[in-house]
Amino acid sequence: MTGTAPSDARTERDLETAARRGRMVDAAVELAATGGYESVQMRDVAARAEVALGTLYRHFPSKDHLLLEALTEQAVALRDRMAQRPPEGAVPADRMGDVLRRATRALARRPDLTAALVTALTSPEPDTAPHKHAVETVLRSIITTAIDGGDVADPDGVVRILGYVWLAVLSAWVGGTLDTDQMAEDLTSAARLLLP
Amino acid sequence: MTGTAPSDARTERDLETAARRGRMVDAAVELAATGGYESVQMRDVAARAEVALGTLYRHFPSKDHLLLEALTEQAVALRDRMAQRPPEGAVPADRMGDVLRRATRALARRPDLTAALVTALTSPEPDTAPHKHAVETVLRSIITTAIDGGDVADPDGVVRILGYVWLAVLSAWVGGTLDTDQMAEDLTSAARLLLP
DNA sequence: GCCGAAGCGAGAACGCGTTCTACGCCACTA
DNA sequence: TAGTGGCGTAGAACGCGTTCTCGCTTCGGC
Repeated sequence: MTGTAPSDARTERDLETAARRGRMVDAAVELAATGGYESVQMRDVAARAEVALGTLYRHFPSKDHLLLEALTEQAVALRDRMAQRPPEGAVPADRMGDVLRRATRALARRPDLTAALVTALTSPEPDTAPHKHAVETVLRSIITTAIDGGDVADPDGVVRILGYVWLAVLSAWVGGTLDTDQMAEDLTSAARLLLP
Repeated sequence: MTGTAPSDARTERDLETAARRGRMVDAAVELAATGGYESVQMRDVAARAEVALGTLYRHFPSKDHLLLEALTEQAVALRDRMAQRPPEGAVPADRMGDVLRRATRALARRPDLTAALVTALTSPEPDTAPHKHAVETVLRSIITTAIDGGDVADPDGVVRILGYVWLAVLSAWVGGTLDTDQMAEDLTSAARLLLP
């Protein structure tokens, strides 16, 4: 780096560790995108991010934490895209269908990556609960904006149920008991049943 | 063994291997009941069932297959209990609520066991898909008999959605993001929203 | 009686997530 | 200027799911 005043030395150092951290998440995503969950091997992630294994574990206490960080990024990106171009449709059910169609298309574009991230989401480790909650919150906010503005009775309950269905369908898809079409079908069926 | 006619020698041998198989599942259940998924260690299961590790793997290709067999047994037992004493309530929503209350109580009675079995259910191994499907089928049949007899529009779709919600709520409970009361609340909320 | 197949026991070996050890480098402070 | 604490590297070590090796026994067909 070029000479910097001592006052931002701390900042520069922080930038370096932030860059390292980003490299770790990026490496995990790249590995997940080709081969799914089991291809994300911590030694490989560390090697690809050019950090030591211990450093990887200093930043992320487990493989699932690492993948959940990636998942949170993806969910936030999805929410931003939805905010940029809001779902179309006259009634909440239609807008919800639009959201789910777009989301499903985005997820199906990199199936191995999605499978890896959803796998992490359904991992049983109790100390990932906060991360999971964060992801659910983002998904719910997407649903909420989609059905906002219609006269939905008990919107909060409906949002929770739709969130559950979304998660369950995703994990069934990852588990191989559902294909993309059935997933879309069940999701729109839920939207039609629950929304005007 | 005492002398037996040659004709049932095969039968007797089969009985022995069936007994062994039963011991393995029982051992897994006992271990799961005290400590959950991580307490079900294959070496311990084998030791407790008094079989060799290789024998355990001859009968169950993975730990998750073993636990899914146990889960299927539990689900079938639950269905039988529901058939013995059908759910009470005037309208489908009430009967569904009764079913979910009873089921939740049964599951909460041995939380570590339930957690272990649900963990296996949400495991990503693709070759457990048939077992998962079997479990889902049993759960759906329970739901179906609960809502039968009312005038439910699209009963099939409703059953699928309720099944998804059930699974998602269970796995959230296992993951620690939901306690028993919230689980019951969300389930009855879904039943009220979807059923008359 | 004899053979190959199948089931089982005992235990070593392998793979990968996770933890631990030993050491170096750098910013800070008395 | 010496020391201290945080973060990093390199790599061994540990735990548990899974696989493999090897030898033994039993059974059905020749």
